[in-house]
Formats: sequence, structure tokens, C-alpha cells
Amino acid sequence: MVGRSTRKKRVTLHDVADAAGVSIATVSYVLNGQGSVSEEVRREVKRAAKKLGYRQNRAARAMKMGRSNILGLVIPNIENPFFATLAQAVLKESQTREYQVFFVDTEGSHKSEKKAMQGLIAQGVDGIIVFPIDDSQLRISGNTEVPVVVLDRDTPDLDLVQAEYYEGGRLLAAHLQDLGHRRIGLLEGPRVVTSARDRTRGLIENLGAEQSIVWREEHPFALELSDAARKMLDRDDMTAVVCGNDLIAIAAISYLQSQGRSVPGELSVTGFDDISFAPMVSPPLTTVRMPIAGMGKEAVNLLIRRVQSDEPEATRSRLVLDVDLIVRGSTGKAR
Amino acid sequence: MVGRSTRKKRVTLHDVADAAGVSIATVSYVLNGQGSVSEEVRREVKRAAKKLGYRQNRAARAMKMGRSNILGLVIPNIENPFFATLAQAVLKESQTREYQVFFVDTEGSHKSEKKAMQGLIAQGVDGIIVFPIDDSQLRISGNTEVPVVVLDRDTPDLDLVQAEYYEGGRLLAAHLQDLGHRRIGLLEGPRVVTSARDRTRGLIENLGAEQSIVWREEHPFALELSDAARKMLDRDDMTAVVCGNDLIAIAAISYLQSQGRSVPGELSVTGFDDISFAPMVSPPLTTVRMPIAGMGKEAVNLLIRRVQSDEPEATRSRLVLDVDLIVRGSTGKAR
DNA sequence: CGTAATAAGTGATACGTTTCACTAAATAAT
DNA sequence: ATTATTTAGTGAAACGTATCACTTATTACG
Repeated sequence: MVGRSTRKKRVTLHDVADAAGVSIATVSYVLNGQGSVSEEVRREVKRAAKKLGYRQNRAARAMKMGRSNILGLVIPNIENPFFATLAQAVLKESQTREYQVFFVDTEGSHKSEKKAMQGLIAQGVDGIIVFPIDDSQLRISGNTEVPVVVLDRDTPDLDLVQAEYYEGGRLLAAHLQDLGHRRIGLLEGPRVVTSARDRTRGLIENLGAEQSIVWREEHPFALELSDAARKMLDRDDMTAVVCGNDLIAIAAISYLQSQGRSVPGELSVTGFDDISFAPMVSPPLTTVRMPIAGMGKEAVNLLIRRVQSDEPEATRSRLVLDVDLIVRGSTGKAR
Repeated sequence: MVGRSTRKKRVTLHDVADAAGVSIATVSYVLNGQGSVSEEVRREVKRAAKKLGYRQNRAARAMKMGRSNILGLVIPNIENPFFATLAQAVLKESQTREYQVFFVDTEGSHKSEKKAMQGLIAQGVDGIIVFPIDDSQLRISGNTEVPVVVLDRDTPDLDLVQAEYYEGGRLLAAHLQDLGHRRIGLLEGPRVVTSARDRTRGLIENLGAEQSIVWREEHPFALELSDAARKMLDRDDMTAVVCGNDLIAIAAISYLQSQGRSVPGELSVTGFDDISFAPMVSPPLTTVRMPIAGMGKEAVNLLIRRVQSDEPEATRSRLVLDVDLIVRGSTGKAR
């Protein structure tokens, strides 16, 4: 029955100053570790602040400073485990750097993506990390008022963090060649997405002389298989199916099995990303591991550096991270 | 070459007032649709505001109003698709209600959960939605300064949104009985979590006379199977395994299959939640569908109502949503 | 000892809003 | 014609913080 909720008034610098018998300027200096103030007073102020339960009013601080210590994070779909992992990394790194983050899930809508960016700027974020839906409106932020770091999609003028997609495609080509696969079906990601195109290029340009793509079909990065994809998967002229990402691969395997076809006995299937579910499906997925967490972390670092340096004209950064081939059970010797 | 990035000064009410030849008070009234101002002036002000590209400074507004229009969302692990879906719903509903949300992933750490709540309050959020890791420190927010809505975990004094867990357990019991399963293994969720206990209770208290739990093992809500769990799954005295949630079920199926045991031929397996992957694993998962999105949405509504009504002593709400049994391929007749 | 430099601390201002209290003009009521 | 009411608009005071410019006391320097 002690502390009956909802204290009416918030404790302010003023209150602390009164309690400690000093000026509010001094309190401010102490709490920010600035100015010159004796050890004695410093201790007393800290004691008073703690005792009264003082908490900085961030809104006031943000207004005074012109900086909010808030970042914006815009992603297409948090239900995709890839983005979940990415978001987690971004949040974690932001946390340790003392930034809070406004999170927006555009659910794949361009309109919502645009609105999100606008909204975040209006809210006064210091910077934005965005994983665009596709390449179609890269210029969203052409003349934006805050620093922006773009993930995955190559964008003129903006800082970029991405991975070695081409190399990932190459690794898959090599792996399938080792296993003796000659006729390959391709369930590629949206062509309007740079990173999807790069994977495909990496694959195709590194196929062995005897290997070939017997069919290819564009498919969204989602768990629900399109009719066209099903039709392709029903074909019998391939021994391996390369999928644009793990979600597509998982859906494909599920469909193939439902049709009574064995993976990898009859067909090998590969994914891309290595999301957390990849090892848990049956059979476990052979895939290309993306440095997802690393991308998130680097994006935050890049952005904060940009936010804190006042020279906005610093040259644009472009960070490209390594990928690895992870061989699991969904690929095997070609029959 | 038109708008060379980084405008130095932000446009303020002052600028708009000057441009429109009125006072800043008038501008404020117009932009907020308040006060009494002639249609003529109103138009002129709006025109000026648009022309200058005025954007409200939320920090200043928040300071003046004592409200930020920001909510906090605290969840244990965004990589769990359950939480991803939940987060998505919360974000979406907040968006439409014109709130931004600070997102914190505690990654299962109690310390981080506590810190998150503190941090959010310090940041000046208007309210917090929290899905606690477990019941251990419900009192995190006993005498908090902002409204809090708790998801899933029953907490004294705080608004609550949850689902019919007990009923979910009952549905599973009935389903397994229909299929003739008599000897059931139980891979239950953490006992320290109310909702996990309720599922188990619902199951056990509604078993038929001839049914029994032949073993039970506590297991975290995660994709990685514990050694103890593996040991239990190796046993041969059960015909069905009931899992605390879908993640555990997916992991269990994966393990069983790797041991050469067939699901549902030899063993039936059930999950709980109906996450997006549930239908895509092989075999597709029989599970209890949680109204995940509904929970998120209701939580936001509850919280905003609480935030906007200044009577904090309103009686505590408790919202319990329905669940459904979803029968898929992972359960079959007992052998 | 006189002066310069340093240390410790304070008052006041500005950040961009919202809103209260007020004026001045116009209109309505008696 | 006087008074009361409404309408349109303004000035100024907060909100809580950070920090500049300043004072006073202390120490260092030659």
C-alpha cells in the first residue's frame, strides 16, 4: 500500500536542484558529466537525483539539442524470419549505442513505405535504416533531411550495406556441379530486386559447360507458392531446384513432398539466407548463409557515424559482407 | 540537381506565421483545427505551410503537451514467428491510430526486460505493451508512471489480453481421443509461464478415462531441442507427442524423422499457436490457432483508451480471445 | 605583493510548441 | 443608444533542458 501508482508530477531538474541546494545548471552539468563542479557537489547532486527518482525528459532534451537519439527502421515484412533476425540485430546494436528505434513494417506496400519515411522524418528521427521492398522507388529519399542507410538494394547516393549475392550464386552453381546436377530449375526472386538478380547472375554465369537452366520462374519472397511455380515443380526434366530464398525453398519442398516426390532422393532443392528454420525443416535445407545480424549491426554503425559527424558530404559508404555455403540434407547426388 | 540534400534549418511555426502574415498562435490553431479563425486566413496559412514544407516538431509538441504519441512494445524474441506476427499487428494498429512505437526485443533476458521498461518510460512513451518472458517478475511495473497492457501473462493490477489457453488444451485432448491415442508424451512449455501451464491443465484435465500422460518434460519455447527432450522422444511407449508450441513441435518432428520415425504414421505430434510455418513443414502441423493479430490489435486499443482517458483508476480490463483447433497432417489414427 | 589564470558555480536565454487571457471589432439584445 | 455577446486574432507564458556568458573565490606565477 506504499506507492499508489501514478505520481502526478514528474521530477524535473528544478526539483533536483532545490533538493541539492544548487542551481539547475549545475545539476545539468553533473548529470551529463560536463562542466566543472567539485566532487562533493557532484556526489550530493547524484544522491538527490537518485533519491527523487529523476529521469531526464527526452522530449525537452531533444528539442534543445535538435537531436532525438532515435533511429527509424523500415522493413518490408517482419514475419519473414530473415527480417526478424535483421531487426533483432539492429535493435540490439542501437540499444548498446543508446539509441531507441521506431519500427515500421510496410507489409510490402510501396505507399506505406513512402509514408513511413515521411512519418519518421516528421517524428524527428536522427536517421533511417531502410530495407526497400524493391528497386522501384529508390529515390524515396533523394533529398531527405536525415541520413539514410539502405540495406540490400543498391541505391544511388545513399550509404549501402549488402552481401556477396553474386558469390552466393556461384557457390550454389559449384555445389550442384559437384553433385552432378545438369538440369536445373530456377525459382528466382523478384527481378525488380537487385539482390535477387545478383544471385541469379552468380548462378547462371558460373554453371559448368554441361549444366543448364531448363526452366525459370519468377516468384515472390513468400511462403505461399504461386500456381505457376507449382506447374514448374510438377515438371520432370530437372534434378535440382534453386530457390530465390529459404521461404520459397521451404514451400517448394513442402509441395514436392505433398506430390509424393522425394527430396533429395529425386530432386535436390537449395535456398538462400539460412534463416533459423532452415535447419529444422525436413530435410534440412542446403542454403547460402547471409550475414544477417552483421548487416544489421553494420547498418547501425554506419548510420550513427553519419548522424554524429556533421559533414554530410562525406563520401558514400558501401559495405559488402561475405556469404557461406551451408550444405545440409536437401541436396544430394543427382540421380 | 534541384534540391541538394540537407536543408540546414527546419521550418518552424514562426516561419509560416511570417509568410502568412499572422501570429504563430493563429498558425498553431489552424494546423490543429482549433480556435476560431476565418476561412480566408485558414486557407492562407495552410498554403504557406505547405509551400514552406512545414513539419511539426514532435519533440517540442511532446514537451509542451506532456504526451508523446509514442507507445513502447516489449517482447521476448522477435525471431519467434509468433512474436513477429504479434508485433506486426501492434505496429499496424498503432500506425492507423497515429502512434509511433518503440520496439524492444529483450532476447529472453530478464535484466534486459526490466531495463527496457525503465528506458521506455524515461523516453517518455505514453504507454507500454509488454509480453513478459515469464511470470517471475510481474511486478516490474507495480507502480509505474505510464499505463501498461500485458499480453498473455496474468498480472495483478494491469490490463491483460490473452487467449483461451485452457480451451486449447481441451481441444487437443479431444482430438487425440478421437484418433484413439491413449499414451501421450508431453513436451510442455516453461512452467513458470502461466499460459503454458494453462495449456497443460486444459489437456490433462480433459483426457479421457483410458488416456494418460506417459511422460512429460519441460522445454523452452525454442527451435533447439534439449537433450532431455531428445531422450524422451526416443522412448517408445507413446503414440502422440503434445508440444507446448509450434516451435517445439517443429523441432520434435525434425528430430523424430532424423531418427527414422514416421510422423504421423508411427507418432502423432501437435503444436500450439499456428505460426505461419505450421502449414509448411512436413507433415503440416496440427495445432491450436491463436488469435495472434487480434491480440496485438486489442492490446493497442486497450492501451490507447487507457492513455487517453485521464482516469487511471478505471477498473482493470481483461480480454480473453477464442482459439481454434487446426487439424493438419501431423496427427493421425493411433497405431 | 600584484596580477593572471584556473576552478566552481549561477542566471538567463533559447529551443518550437500549445494555450490562456486578452483586445478590438462587429453583431445582437434590451 | 447603450450594453452584452460573439468572432477573429494576438501576446506572452509556460513546458524541461543545455549551455553561453558571467561572477566570485581560489590558486599560480613572477
